[in-house]
Amino acid sequence: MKKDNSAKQSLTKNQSLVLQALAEADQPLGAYELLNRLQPSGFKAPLQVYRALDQLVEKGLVHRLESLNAWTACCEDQHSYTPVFAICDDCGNVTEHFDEQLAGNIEKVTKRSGFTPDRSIIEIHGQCDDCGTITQS
Amino acid sequence: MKKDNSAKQSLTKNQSLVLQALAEADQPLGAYELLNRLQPSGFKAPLQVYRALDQLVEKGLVHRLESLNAWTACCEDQHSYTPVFAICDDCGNVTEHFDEQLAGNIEKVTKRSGFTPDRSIIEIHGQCDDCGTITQS
DNA sequence: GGATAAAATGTTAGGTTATAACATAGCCGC
DNA sequence: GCGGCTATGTTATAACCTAACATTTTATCC
Ligand SMILES: [Zn+2]
Ligand SMILES: [Zn+2]
Ligand SMILES: [Zn+2]
Ligand SMILES: [Zn+2]
Repeated sequence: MKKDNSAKQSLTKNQSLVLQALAEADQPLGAYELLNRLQPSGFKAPLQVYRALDQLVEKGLVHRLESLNAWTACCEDQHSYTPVFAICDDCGNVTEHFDEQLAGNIEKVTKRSGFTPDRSIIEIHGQCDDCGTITQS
Repeated sequence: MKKDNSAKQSLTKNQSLVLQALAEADQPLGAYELLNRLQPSGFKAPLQVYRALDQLVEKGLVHRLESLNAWTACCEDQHSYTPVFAICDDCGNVTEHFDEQLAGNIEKVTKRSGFTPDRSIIEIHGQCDDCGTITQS
């Protein structure tokens, strides 16, 4: 991840459009949903979306949610720890969290067996605060 | 997860065939790869595989690896903690691990924001012991 | 500025992964 | 046997992703 403070400034047109669409959405979006939303801006083929997404992930500005086949804008400009995503299965809302201890735990678990970690995926499905309160009533 | 000790005994024909194919494989398998391997046993359509997989996951005998779009047989009959998968990007080998502290930390991170966790996905990509040793030479 | 190389984009086609919809067959308690 | 349930079979289609190749834009060096 070669992210720096100027990451957002060096974006190409397509990358900017995709990032903006993700930032404006209140949920993660699939590639084809992005394509739909960006057709007014001139997007015509899935590959345009996928290429921009790949580049944005490379820059650390966007994360892919593996269990949703969807992408979301990163919550901040810089973070050194692996993000933990909390995914509400009721309303679709996703939040990004960090925990220093977690990063250490993950390394510990795998290194017991000689494994060399590269990138980690942590996605927690459940119920967000809003949705949990509603159903408890 | 309504897994019990008799889970394996109450399997239907299709479920048994899919579980056996996964147990015999040395790597996680995709649904269509499973279909290929099970065609001699009479499987003809993807849905037969997907339905058996869903049921096996429900019983806790099979795990889905979200970042691989693949499935693997569970390493043991019972485990209470969320499994951590170490995925070697070189050889494709996947191992299942457990860590009480890690599971607790993940819950803690999300509960700070009022989130109620249901199921967690932890998949770590990297290099296994064998592959790491080779490239270091 | 002009030649060159690298990166980004456009476009078509095709491959992989997963589900919808509907029909059929077996099982079990009544 | 009847009704309800689960599992299965079958066809079609949706959703997600990439290969291949042509073109344009951008960066770099002289
Ligand atoms: Zn982030
Ligand atoms: Zn919610
Ligand atoms: Zn397991
Ligand atoms: Zn390996």
